Amino acid sequence: PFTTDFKISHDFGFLVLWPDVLLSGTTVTGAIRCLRRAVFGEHFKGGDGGRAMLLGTILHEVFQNAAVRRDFSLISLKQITLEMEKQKPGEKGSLEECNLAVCDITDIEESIWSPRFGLKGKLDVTVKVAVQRCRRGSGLQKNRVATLEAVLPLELKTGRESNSLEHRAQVILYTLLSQERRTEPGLGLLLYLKTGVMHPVPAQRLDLRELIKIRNQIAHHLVNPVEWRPSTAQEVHPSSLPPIILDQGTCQRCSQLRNCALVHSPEETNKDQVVLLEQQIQHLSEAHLTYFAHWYMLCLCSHGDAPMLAITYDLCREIAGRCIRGLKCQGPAKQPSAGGRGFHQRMIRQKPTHMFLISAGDRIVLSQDGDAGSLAVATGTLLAVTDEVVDCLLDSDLARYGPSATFCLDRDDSGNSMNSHLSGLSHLMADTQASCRLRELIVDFSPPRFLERLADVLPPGAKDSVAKILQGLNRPQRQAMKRVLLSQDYTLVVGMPGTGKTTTICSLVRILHACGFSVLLASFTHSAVDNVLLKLARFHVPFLRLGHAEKVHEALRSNTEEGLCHTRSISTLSQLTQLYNEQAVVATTCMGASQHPLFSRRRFDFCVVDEASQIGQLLCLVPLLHSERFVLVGDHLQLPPLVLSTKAKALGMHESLFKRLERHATAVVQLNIQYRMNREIMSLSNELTYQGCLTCGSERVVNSRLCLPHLHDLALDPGSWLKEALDPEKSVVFLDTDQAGCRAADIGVIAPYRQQIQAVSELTTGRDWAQGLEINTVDKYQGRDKPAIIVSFVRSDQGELLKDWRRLNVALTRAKFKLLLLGCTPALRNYEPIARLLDYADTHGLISFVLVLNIKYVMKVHVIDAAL
DNA sequence: ACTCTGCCCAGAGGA
Repeated sequence: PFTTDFKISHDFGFLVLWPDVLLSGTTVTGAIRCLRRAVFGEHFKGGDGGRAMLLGTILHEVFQNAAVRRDFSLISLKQITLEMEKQKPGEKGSLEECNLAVCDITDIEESIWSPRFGLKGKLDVTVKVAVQRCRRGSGLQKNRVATLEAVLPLELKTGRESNSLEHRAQVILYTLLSQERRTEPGLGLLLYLKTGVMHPVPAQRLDLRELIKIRNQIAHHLVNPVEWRPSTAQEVHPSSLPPIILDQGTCQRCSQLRNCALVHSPEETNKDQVVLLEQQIQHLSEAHLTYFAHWYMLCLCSHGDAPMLAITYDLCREIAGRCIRGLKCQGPAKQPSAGGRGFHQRMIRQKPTHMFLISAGDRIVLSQDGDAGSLAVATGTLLAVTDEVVDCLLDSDLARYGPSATFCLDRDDSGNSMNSHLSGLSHLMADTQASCRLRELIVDFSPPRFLERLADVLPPGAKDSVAKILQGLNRPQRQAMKRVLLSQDYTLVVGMPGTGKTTTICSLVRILHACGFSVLLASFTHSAVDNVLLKLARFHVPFLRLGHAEKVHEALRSNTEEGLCHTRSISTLSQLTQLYNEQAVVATTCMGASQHPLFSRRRFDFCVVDEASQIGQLLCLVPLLHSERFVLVGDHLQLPPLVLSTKAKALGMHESLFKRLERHATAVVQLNIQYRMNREIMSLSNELTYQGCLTCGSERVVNSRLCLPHLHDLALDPGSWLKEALDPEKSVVFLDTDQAGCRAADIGVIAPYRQQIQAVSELTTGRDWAQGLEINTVDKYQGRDKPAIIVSFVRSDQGELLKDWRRLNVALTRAKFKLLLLGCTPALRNYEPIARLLDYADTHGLISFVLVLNIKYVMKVHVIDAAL
């Protein structure tokens, strides 16, 4: 329906492939020498960084800050500016001569995203220069001088003055980025601080074209990581990578050498290279290489299916609740408390959005509103949202755009989890003792070893305190503690619903701590980490909570690195190192464990991983790499790790480490005494999932009922379904909470689909009787419970979601006293797990706790709801 | 065609 002609010629225009893939300037310049390394660099996050680099970073910061304050007492700027004025751009054959003088510094560390060129980057310094063009003519025209001003990118280098191809290419790319914000400079500056010499770098078309060609090649490899070969046994394969270069010197120093060797196939290498590459992987067996190849491909599959930069193409995202438009700054930004970085900006919402899927703590991107607006003028973290205002912590000041500028806020999904997963995989293949042992356990399935006698591990001094902690636990919980203490390798703790997983983990950490062991506590989500820590804090066990303060529970902020440094007024490196080393208990998310410098300094006796059945296999390895022994706590009968890519799922990417290691029954201990559900609700789950394993912890739990003190006042028709539903001996409905006497906060509504959550929310928000009512998806309810739960299955004849019996199991095991299931039975019978549930309900005829209503009653709920 | 949590990050310098 709509076509446009674009003309690209020898002299004009560029072809940019996959412009939504924004590649950084350094990624592109790094590919000049070796394209293969650049592709690996995007897959495996580089973890290297030595002294020289740290020094470089510090020097950059000193110079940039001095530049902003115009205070160069630390650096001899005079010398530098003098050098600047002497420079001349070396355009060959030009009759012009230029003199440059820097008049002003416009910005530092300006971050620019350019979907036009498919590039992104940070400009060290942006300078305003006066350019004098002297015509080198003859006679009268000789000294005619024209002065014009231009804003140019300036790249700082603190190392040896090389004026290398890579450095110049970086500047050239920055002239392209500059075009997103101002007129094309056509020229950039390269300043070496060691010598004070500045090189002007003209952006010539030939160079630009070559660099964009390189960018396109990297983008191609990133977008097409796997290819289909239907004729082969395994239909999907990694796409062929850029060739291995023939440079022994470069390869020897390459930070991606091990990954390059792990991925290489014999046919793509020649003899010289084989020696170097084989050295990297000679410690690995065939099985190890197969494991690597398998999981590497799974990561590539899921990465290939991941969405592109949504901000540039998703026009519906405002309606879908994924962005807020029309934001205006409310006053100037505040600098956060002492030592903090960034700008604290409150923004006013012009119009309320009914739905909004970005929450506090999320990474965000702010762009200028409107079609012509600049993308990503600031990035940061969302601190709080109300209907009227949005509070953000941003990396740059929006003041420069003026008070009337409007902005658009998006969730930043650019973060790429593949890096963390592959970092776990790559480290598993390292030639170290710790990785070697982990490979034996995880890849080769070596049976886990256990000691015989507790006396061999329990220090005599700790006996009493350990006994005291054990007193508070039930039999299977005590069994689990014993197993962990005796373990030499690992233990798997199966925590069925409501069996006190958090209490168990808390006690476990206390016991290990009492025995003098160091513990690394990890989980997938921040909230799960904090759950355990909140309990642990009550027993006065000291710990360090790694992670950004905004993501950490308020009550635990004093235990973060920032908090501890503040209270102990830590200011030197040795004090900080001491803090890292002396903390017996350290807690973090799995991803956090791949980032922090603490982990390059120390190892832990034990690693305890909560939610382990929900963590991707490779991500779970990340904290384990830093410990001698580990404990995984989870329940593989609840939801597995979320894998979005259907390809990757089909190939088994949702297998958690917990699941993989479960084959060793000796390592498994089950927590099967539960304190959440009454007998009827528990029986349901026992029948469908746990085969009678679950038992109630006490008589009180067995017979517990939902208390509805005002039920009799309702005067319901004796035969009505509502009467049935509200009968404490039978089932539950949330309707008139006020009058029936159940607090809305005690009720949870669960649905499989977000749309249904929205629909129920719209009916209940703002109503007094629904104060505190929690409505959420099955997935989000995992790990939680409520006195009463209403599950709305939603009428649906197709879809994969309800076919997962683990999801059904989670939905059915959240209620303590009351469980009401709503759905259309003929439609739901299409789902095998739910059909089993319905059979169970049928055969128990009078089972009052399961009330499966026909869809028409769901309509009735809405009517009654309105009446109330 | 549903389910969604993590990541500060692009670049610090060396041959």
